[in-house]
Amino acid sequence: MVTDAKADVKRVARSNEESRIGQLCIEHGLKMTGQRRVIARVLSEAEDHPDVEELYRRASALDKRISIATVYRTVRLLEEKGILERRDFGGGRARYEASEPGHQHHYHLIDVDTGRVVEFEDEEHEELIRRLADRLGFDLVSHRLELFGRRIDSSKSAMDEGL
Amino acid sequence: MVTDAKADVKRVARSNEESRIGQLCIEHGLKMTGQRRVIARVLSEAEDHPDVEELYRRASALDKRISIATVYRTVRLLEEKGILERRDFGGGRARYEASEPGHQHHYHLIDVDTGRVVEFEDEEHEELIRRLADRLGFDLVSHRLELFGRRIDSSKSAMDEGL
DNA sequence: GTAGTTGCAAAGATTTTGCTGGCAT
DNA sequence: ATGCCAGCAAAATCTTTGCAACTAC
Repeated sequence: MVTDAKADVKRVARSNEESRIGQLCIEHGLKMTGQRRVIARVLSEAEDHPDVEELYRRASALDKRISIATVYRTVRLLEEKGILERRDFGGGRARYEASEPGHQHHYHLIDVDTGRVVEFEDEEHEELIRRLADRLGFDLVSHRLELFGRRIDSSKSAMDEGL
Repeated sequence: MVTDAKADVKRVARSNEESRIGQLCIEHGLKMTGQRRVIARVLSEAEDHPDVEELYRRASALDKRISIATVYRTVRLLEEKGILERRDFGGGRARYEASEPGHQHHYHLIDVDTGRVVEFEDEEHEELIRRLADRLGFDLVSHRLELFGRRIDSSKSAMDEGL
């Protein structure tokens, strides 16, 4: 359903070239092991916000010899490097998504009826946030905004599960 | 800074009258046991965002015969009733604070160096958020904004504990 | 060759739950 | 009375870690 309309031409191809996140790993001086490469690729191709369990599932599908401990270690490492960001939409487990390049920041709107997550951006908000932090005497390191809302238009029908 | 300027006259007095949250429990038809009353009181008087462990500590100080399981069960119950709100500022454990009456909304700025949480409000942000939701075709049910920052002024010294 | 990585299983940390007795209404 | 509630400890989850073998650079 959420099948990328923006269909980036990120096609990682057979297995020759590094995935986007794999590239970042290299730039950060990380050793590219087989496992790490697979996890980086799964993360690069994820359009959603998978939790560790789900990442493990997707990575395992590509390469059996990956343990969940490695997935935990990897996402933790990538988060420290700023390559990944941890999200918490409630539900106990941490979820991850790739950090945006540059200053591009996106936000989440969660449909309270369906659990579906809509992403959006807003320059004006970025601006306001920076002013707010400044007023409080802080340098903004990062921030997050989550809206919970209900569709105004009631033409919602199928409403399949969220994530 | 955070000391309520609106200083509600919430003085819970000796032990006769119910705490604010205790009152809410009653209105929601919950049985007021000794333990629950103590926990409600601790929550009512909390000016910060204690986690379960901390709530347990504070409640235990007032009444030894409280188990941590009861604290867990109570905050969960109160969250379902909408009396409490669960927060996640990173760091693994859930933290709680009383829901705001009315539409008053406040935000959090987390000092990444100390973990300290500063609360603030901002009319302009409320406005912007509402416009954003509207633009996306949603009725805003609730939202949360968290800033992570680092003190600009380097006169930070004492700042012990976080929480 | 060396330092960083991995798998596995065990340990940790946090939260939930089964059961029996107890208390509020 | 009776049904919700509490304590306790075991279990369930989620995440981290010790250690020996392994691998990228």
